Amino acid sequence: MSGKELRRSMPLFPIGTVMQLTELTARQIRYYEEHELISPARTDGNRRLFSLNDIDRLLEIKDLIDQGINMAGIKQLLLVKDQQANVIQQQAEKAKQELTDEQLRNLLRQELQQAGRFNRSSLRQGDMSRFFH
Amino acid sequence: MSGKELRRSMPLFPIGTVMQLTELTARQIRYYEEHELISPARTDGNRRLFSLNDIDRLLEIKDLIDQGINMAGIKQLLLVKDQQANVIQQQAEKAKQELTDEQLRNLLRQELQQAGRFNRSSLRQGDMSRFFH
DNA sequence: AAACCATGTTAGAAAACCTAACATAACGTT
DNA sequence: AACGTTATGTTAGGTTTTCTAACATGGTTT
Repeated sequence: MSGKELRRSMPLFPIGTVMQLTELTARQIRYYEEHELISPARTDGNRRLFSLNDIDRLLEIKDLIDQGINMAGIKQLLLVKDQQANVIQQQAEKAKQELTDEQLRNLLRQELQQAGRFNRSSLRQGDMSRFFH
Repeated sequence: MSGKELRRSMPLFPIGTVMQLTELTARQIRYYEEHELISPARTDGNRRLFSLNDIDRLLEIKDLIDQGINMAGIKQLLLVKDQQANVIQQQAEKAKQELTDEQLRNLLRQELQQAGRFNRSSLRQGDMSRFFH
């Protein structure tokens, strides 16, 4: 969690930009923070600064809300998803350096299954491709 | 110039963020705009909004300034570089749809040579990778 | 030395953002 | 049907960020 992650988690965007990118109102974004669905950084002057990860998260939240899920539900879902992401990443790292090809194939299969399980939120992962590159 | 370009040219960052990312002062950034080295977008409220391309450009400008080049020089260099980029991209597009493999190889070789010619600014192209992904 | 260049600094105004409070429509519960 | 809760809208007053314009300054060029 150094290279890539450090960058995608870099606080860069003020709330106005995020509003446009996500089509959420400031009120909504602040409300979601209040309920700990996101934790944007702050400037010295206390203004919120959002990272690409934050924006991805907000897009996911929007999705889940459209599905009729409430704050509590979303919170749990995001939590589980984060955990899975962590586990998967750790395993991937481990795998890459010390496992056999056979085991590697297993892992990949596992990852793909995981991806399909919890709604298709995994597919939304990295949705920022809409805006960049 | 639709997909990728549209995104990289999307106005997203306020000047404060750009200052941090480029380590330039607000005064410098505004001065460069005054001399038409960049043309950031504006919000309805007249605040500057910078794109990834703008930031790339500012990093290039910084580089050229470190090399002792003045506004006029930088302006010309950026102009030429833009033209080259256009030409190359057009050629690339043409090539991809209607040229033979042989010709394609030629083009690629050409691109690489061009890249080396004008200082190494072409290598700085896409420097934002420092911050993202 | 005079002029110019790139940048710093300051002042006053306007925009964007902040928190807190109250309002409300939709919904579920009693 | 009345009530409480949830997610969001709206408003108010205050703070931060950015804006332009002007003047200041050290380093170059002429």
